[in-house]
Amino acid sequence: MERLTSQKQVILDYLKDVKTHPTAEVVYSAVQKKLPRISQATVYRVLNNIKNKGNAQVIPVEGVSHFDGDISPHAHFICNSCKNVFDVFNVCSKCKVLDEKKLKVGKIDYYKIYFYGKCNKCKK
Amino acid sequence: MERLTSQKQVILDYLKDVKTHPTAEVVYSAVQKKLPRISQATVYRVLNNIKNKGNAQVIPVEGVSHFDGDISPHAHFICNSCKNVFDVFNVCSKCKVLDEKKLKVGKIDYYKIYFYGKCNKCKK
DNA sequence: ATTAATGCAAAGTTTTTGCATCCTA
DNA sequence: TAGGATGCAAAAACTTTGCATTAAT
Repeated sequence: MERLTSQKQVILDYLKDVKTHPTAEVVYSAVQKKLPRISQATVYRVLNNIKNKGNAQVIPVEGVSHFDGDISPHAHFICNSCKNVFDVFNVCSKCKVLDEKKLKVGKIDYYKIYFYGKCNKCKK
Repeated sequence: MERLTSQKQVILDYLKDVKTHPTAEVVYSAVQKKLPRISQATVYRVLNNIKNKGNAQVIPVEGVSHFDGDISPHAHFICNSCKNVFDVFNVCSKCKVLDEKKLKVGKIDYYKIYFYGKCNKCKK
């Protein structure tokens, strides 16, 4: 049976609180403040564990995985300048096309929408 | 000024013809039949070159880049079993929400829609 | 006391890069 | 014939894995 460790607890707490969409590297740095002896391997393992249980989603940005502890239906905006990821709510619900569960090629379980552009900070 | 080489020509031809969404590795294997001395580095460089000029798009699937020489507006279906990528047309045009050019977080240049599930072949 | 989970280091994957050479324009 | 592109190998970047040890139940 799966065990609850301090590492899991701290990473999960961090993921649920943070408003950004940190990479494993960023999670590692952040969590290290509370658990100085944690290893990167554990961060990767725990992150994968959380994701596989469906408690987090991954946003791939140029080959790097960004994690989002919010699994409610929402889209993401990725800034092509700073590469930061932002949440975009109220898009999925407005688009009925996305409710189609079947396509010619197969059965849809879920979908993801990514917007790309320049964020407000980078526009200045 | 950019030069047109046989490597670029062959890779571009392959990308435009192929109906799948090959990885760099797959492109390399395919193109090798016509250019036995081509290197993986060249394949990566040419693929990035094509992408950067806007003549191809990348579909990231579990950390691996899949390339699509078709840049017309369409979505993709990714099979969680075989990891193959399929084209999905007639989705983007039906959803006006996606036509919004501005969000609170920034200005949208383009967007991508990915459907995930099981393809027909894997369902059997 | 079991055995799941961790830390560490090594290895795996995918992609990029430095540099001598080649070949397009 | 100048310099952009290639091939090769090495390196970089990210992630996973083997194994001895630690610690949750």
